[in-house]
Amino acid sequence: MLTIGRFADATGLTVRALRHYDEIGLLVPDHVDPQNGYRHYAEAQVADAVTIRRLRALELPLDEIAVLLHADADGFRAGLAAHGYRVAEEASDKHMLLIELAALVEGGDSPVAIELRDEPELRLAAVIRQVSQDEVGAASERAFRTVHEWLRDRGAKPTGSPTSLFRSGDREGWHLLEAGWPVDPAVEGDETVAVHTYPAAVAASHEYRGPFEEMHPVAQRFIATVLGRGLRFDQPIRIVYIEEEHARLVWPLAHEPRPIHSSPPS
Amino acid sequence: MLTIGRFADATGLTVRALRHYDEIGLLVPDHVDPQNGYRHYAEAQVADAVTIRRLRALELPLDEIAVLLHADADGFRAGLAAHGYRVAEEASDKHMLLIELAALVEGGDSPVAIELRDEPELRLAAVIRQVSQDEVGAASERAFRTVHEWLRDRGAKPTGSPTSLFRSGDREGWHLLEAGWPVDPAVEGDETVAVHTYPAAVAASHEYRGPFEEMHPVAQRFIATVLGRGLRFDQPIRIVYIEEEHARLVWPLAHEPRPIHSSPPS
DNA sequence: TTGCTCCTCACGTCACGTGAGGTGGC
DNA sequence: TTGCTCCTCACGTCACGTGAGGTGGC
Repeated sequence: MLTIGRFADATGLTVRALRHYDEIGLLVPDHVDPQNGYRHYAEAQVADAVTIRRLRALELPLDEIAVLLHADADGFRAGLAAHGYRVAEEASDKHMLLIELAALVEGGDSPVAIELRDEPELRLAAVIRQVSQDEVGAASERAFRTVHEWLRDRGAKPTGSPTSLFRSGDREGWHLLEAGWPVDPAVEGDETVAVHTYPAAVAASHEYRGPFEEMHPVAQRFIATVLGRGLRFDQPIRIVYIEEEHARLVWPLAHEPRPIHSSPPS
Repeated sequence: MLTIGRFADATGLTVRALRHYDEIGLLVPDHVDPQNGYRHYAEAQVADAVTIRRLRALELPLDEIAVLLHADADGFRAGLAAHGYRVAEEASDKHMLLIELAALVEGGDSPVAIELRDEPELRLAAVIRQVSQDEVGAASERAFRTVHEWLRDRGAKPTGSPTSLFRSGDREGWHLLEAGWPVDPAVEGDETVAVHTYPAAVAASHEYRGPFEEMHPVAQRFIATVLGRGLRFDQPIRIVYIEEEHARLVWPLAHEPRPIHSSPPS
């Protein structure tokens, strides 16, 4: 017999979620103490609880999970397949939405020229800061200096141009900025400077030439153009500062899922 | 000055939505009658209302719309770009979710063999029924007979094998079934039999050989395999009954968005 | 005795949809 | 006079998260 807290630990569900599942009858504790209302779960209930957690991670609604929990293998598969169909429609809707959005962001301007290129693995020694949009420029420069000194102090040298990574998308206009220099594998990070490795990937990229202060709208159109092409990314977007008035916008793309045979297997 | 009903008609928003926007201060009527509380909107407010509707269609949250409504062109573009980034992440998440789902549905079985082929335009004379899963077989056969007789009555002939289309995905296991025969352009539909045209497209397809009663799990794995490959569809899935114990599963795919240049434009 | 765990309400989330019940204007 | 339009509550949606306020067990 497990108390709700131990059961939560064992299953990966939260205590509040377990109470909720009890309320709606999805997963009722094996025994409830009539004196104090304490819930007690049997060890055999762990399996169901884990199934619930897995199916929730796949965004199945609780009422459907309730059905699948008592279904046979065929029913289970059918439920998942139907859900997959719905998720695929949602994904497709989002996709079309993106294309519309991109067209709006591009506005009357011509789309930014995009090139696909193989980007090698990037090992970046960088500081990470949360900054608002108008602090990006200054924060990047500070970061480049900080990391450069940090590298000099330990006798290491950058192996490439200064680079900043952006993780954007929150509502209040804040960005997670990770800015620094590429280094070779010998360099290791500490509390001040983090060293992260980003795997090689095909990347959408754009060569920007002009004053860096005027790069922001171009970066936005770059983003819109990539998204509008239906490309999917799985790493943050990068700006590589190559020289005065010359930077490269780089956005590593997600690997396509297993390719399909366009002729039937023999 | 427009009453709320007329304003709703003019803008494409619902009356309830307009009251909601008033409550939260997003779009306050130009004048409210102190006697009876009637809302009166100025014609000049139509533009803002339409902007709100458009941005809602792009799934922007209302608080962000409130900001963009008073933003300059740059701010507007920035807001859309940030939203696009979020939507892209959601789309990407859905996509990965699909791949996991597909793997689960496929289970231990090997994935169904899929071939990509060009499907010509399909003009189908069919009856449309809402059926539950276990009625699909019987309902299809009835539909094929009905449409066949209907064609004979007007001296027309099928131009191909009987075909059924499925629009699935609702929660209670109901399917919209559209079953009948391909016909040439001369045939027109009436109240009994609808004639719809589906455009030519590249389609994922699978040749099924075996008793039709045992096709259902294969169809599910076909769906899972297609979705798991990251393919996107925009037409319902088809079953073409070619002969005894031989059918073709066909799923026309969405056109990919504008292709990208993999070398830089000169 | 002190933390720690557990309990039950009850509100908030997001953008409205959907009645219920009632009133004013053509 | 009869519809039609408008009004204000108020609940429901989905799956919990997050306090508030209080109690039992080691």
